[in-house]
Amino acid sequence: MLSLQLIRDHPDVVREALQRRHAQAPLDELIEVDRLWRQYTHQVETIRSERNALSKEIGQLSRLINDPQVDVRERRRAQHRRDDLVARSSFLSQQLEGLEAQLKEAEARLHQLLLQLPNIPHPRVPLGEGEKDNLVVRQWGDPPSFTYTPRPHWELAEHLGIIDFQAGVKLSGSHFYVLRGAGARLQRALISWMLDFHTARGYKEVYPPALVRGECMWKGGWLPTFAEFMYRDAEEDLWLLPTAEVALTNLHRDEILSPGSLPIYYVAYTPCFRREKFTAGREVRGIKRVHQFDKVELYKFVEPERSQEELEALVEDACAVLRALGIPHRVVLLCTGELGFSAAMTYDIEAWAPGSGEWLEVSSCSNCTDFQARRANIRFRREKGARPEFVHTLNGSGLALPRTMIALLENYQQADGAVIVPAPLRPYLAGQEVITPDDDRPLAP
RNA sequence: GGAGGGAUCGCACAGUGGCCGAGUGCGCCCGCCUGCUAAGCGGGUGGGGGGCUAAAAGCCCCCUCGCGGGUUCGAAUCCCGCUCCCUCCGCCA
Repeated sequence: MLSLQLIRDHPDVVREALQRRHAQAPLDELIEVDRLWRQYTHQVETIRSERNALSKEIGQLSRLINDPQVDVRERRRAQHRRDDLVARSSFLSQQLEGLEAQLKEAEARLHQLLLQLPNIPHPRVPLGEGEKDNLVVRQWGDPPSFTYTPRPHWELAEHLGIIDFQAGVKLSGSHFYVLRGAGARLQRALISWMLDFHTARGYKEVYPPALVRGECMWKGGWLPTFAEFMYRDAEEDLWLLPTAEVALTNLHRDEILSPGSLPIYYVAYTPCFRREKFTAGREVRGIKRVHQFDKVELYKFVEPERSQEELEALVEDACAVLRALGIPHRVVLLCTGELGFSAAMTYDIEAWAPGSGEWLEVSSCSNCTDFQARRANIRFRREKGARPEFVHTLNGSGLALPRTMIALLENYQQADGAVIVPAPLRPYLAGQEVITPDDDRPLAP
């Protein structure tokens, strides 16, 4: 949510931001509704002010009238005066009724319109419309060369018996999968290792519920826009997380953080659920896009002036995971047209998947500036007694499990179809160095 | 699932229709007093919004007693609905 103050004072800035994003938004209507809202506010408050004064005097007169010590004539005079005031007050209340309804309507409309404006892109975000305008900022690692045509992960997985697509369909339908044996174990190792990895870099581990109230989705910016992409329990109005970002944002919803509590860094492992709309006939093979997946998410609450450097650090933390795993990857700065609604700047991190022959988005790191914080009402004080200010929030995957698994399997595949386990994961797999077919060995104690 | 109790300015509570324009204690801040500290004394102490002003400072006003409706000239207070918390019983990984 943008600051209404900004829209009032600098509508040109907002208009220009919309153009850069190639986004349509009802800015003119918003400005007009805001003007109306302020007009109604003024009218309503003027009347309320008079009514409050009358009420006060009516109260005083009532006490006088009921006081037997007071002279009868004076009490009668007070009675007349009171009747006049009550009549006037009654009239004002009548007038208010209509005005308050108008005010409320304007307010609701204003809020509705405000929710339709996306965040202002950071000046450093390249201008552009689509994927082709994204900027590859840097690349790490050379794609491995193979003496044979590298296999895609679904072939490797089938050969190794670690991903069971049929079982996924049997249990839950298409775009679900079952990990078996070394596959399940490898994912679990990745999760544990990544949590430890980020904790060691200063993030605090959090385990939130996977089901959250509708309010979290509204305040987190997911409703109403993304309702059709999420799963929900209708009976209780509980929503399944599409990403831990929702839960982590809401952790400090409606709070004023005390001086000295920033920055706050969180790392959370959660399942993520997405009701993706898969285009019929354009099959996405393997586990690249699924309805349920695991993700280790990074999240930061920081002071406004630090958010850009915090974004760079966040990207670095996500990249460090891939470096440690030895997976070639590149960092892509999204152009204005590709930016998410809440983001002022976003870097995607893409891992090279030699078998699939494509760069896979394994992480998306965004600086949401004060946009998300304003909507979720997350503020902080610089000093005791200082005015509360909105924090800046940042989020990024660190990393998403299925695509990390894809990249790992495809990069570390051997000619015979076995897959080498990257060194950092071995302690989490009781020292296991290679995954071979039908590998169901029990973990050493 | 059943029964009952509760939600008030950081915390603990008071307040059952107009003297509440929300009070008391604690905490916190400022000052006074004081070898130091503690105590004592005095003052202050939430959030949101609108307006005046070139702007800041400042001033005026409105809203905010869990949330939303209603009754009333007037609601923290009365009525209805909802949410959350607590206690007990039942059930249960």
